Amino acid sequence: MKNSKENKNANIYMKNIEKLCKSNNLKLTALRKQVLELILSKKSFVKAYDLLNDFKKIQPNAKPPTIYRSLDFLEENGFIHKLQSLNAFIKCTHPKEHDNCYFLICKKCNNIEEVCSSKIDKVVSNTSKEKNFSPKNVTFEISGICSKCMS
Amino acid sequence: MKNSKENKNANIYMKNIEKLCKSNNLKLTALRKQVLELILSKKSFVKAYDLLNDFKKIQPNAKPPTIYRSLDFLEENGFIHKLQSLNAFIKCTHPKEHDNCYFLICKKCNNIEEVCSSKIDKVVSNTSKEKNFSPKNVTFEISGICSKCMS
DNA sequence: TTGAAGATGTTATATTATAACATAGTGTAT
DNA sequence: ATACACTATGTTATAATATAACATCTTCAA
Repeated sequence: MKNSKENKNANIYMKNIEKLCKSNNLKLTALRKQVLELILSKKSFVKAYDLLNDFKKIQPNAKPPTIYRSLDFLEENGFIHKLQSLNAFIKCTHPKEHDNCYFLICKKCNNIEEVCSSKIDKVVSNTSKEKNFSPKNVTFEISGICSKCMS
Repeated sequence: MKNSKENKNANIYMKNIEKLCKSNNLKLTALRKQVLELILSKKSFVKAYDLLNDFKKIQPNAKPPTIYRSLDFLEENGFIHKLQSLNAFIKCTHPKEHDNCYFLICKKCNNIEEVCSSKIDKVVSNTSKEKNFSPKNVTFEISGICSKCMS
């Protein structure tokens, strides 16, 4: 049996997503919602094919595009992030609140901490201005060892 | 015929790498050197399998591990970078000078600008301290449109 | 000189992701 | 209500990226 507190949090999270989809005129279809639910049920990041295997328990004839299309939708709309250095996906902790986040990735326990700071935004925007570069997407991932695993 | 200035630059670059390998007791084998030369001959980033195809012109029975092992060596030792958001590789502009760089990736012309700034290093080390996180590798890639492609 | 470690060769396969086309659902103008 | 455009999903196939595992060859130090 699942931890009920986590379930509750996932429910609150999903309600928020539903609201955001309504107000942004986005179609959170049954499929997309199921995929997001699976992602939310994970403590940490998830790989696309693990997700596919999970999803096959609900829908045995699911295929890679089933998953990748949902991942695309969820990522485009800021509900999940792709961790480029891991080829993995993880929910966004604060969908639609702002753009750039970065991630502290623990190599030992695989815990991911999503960090948001105006300092990164400043580094990005300052450098971009200096270089006359027009930034669209930022990938910022720091891997190492987290405090728990250090002690 | 290749641009002779580029050839000259590649030669200077390679001399430097050879020196660095000697002083760091690293084995720059013929294979690794050939792979690095191929990477240096590119204006921008290169994909592993394109590299493999290039390399097959020299050594027709080359296989993926041939390339990936050399890439591993070159990356571990800071001679090249992996661009995680592109699954591609590019030479380091200043091998062994310092650790963290970031990349401005133009989506239009594929030009990559490697940027180094103490500000990033500070953001990384400050956040890490705050979170008691011990950072090992930093991936920082900004994709967008470069100044040339904007104008 | 031998034997341990590292580098490369080789075969096979794992992992990640997308192209291309078919079908089904949805919304909208008439 | 209907038809048509658009979006989403189903399905087959394959592309693209990367590594495991084991064999062989080099190198270099004891």
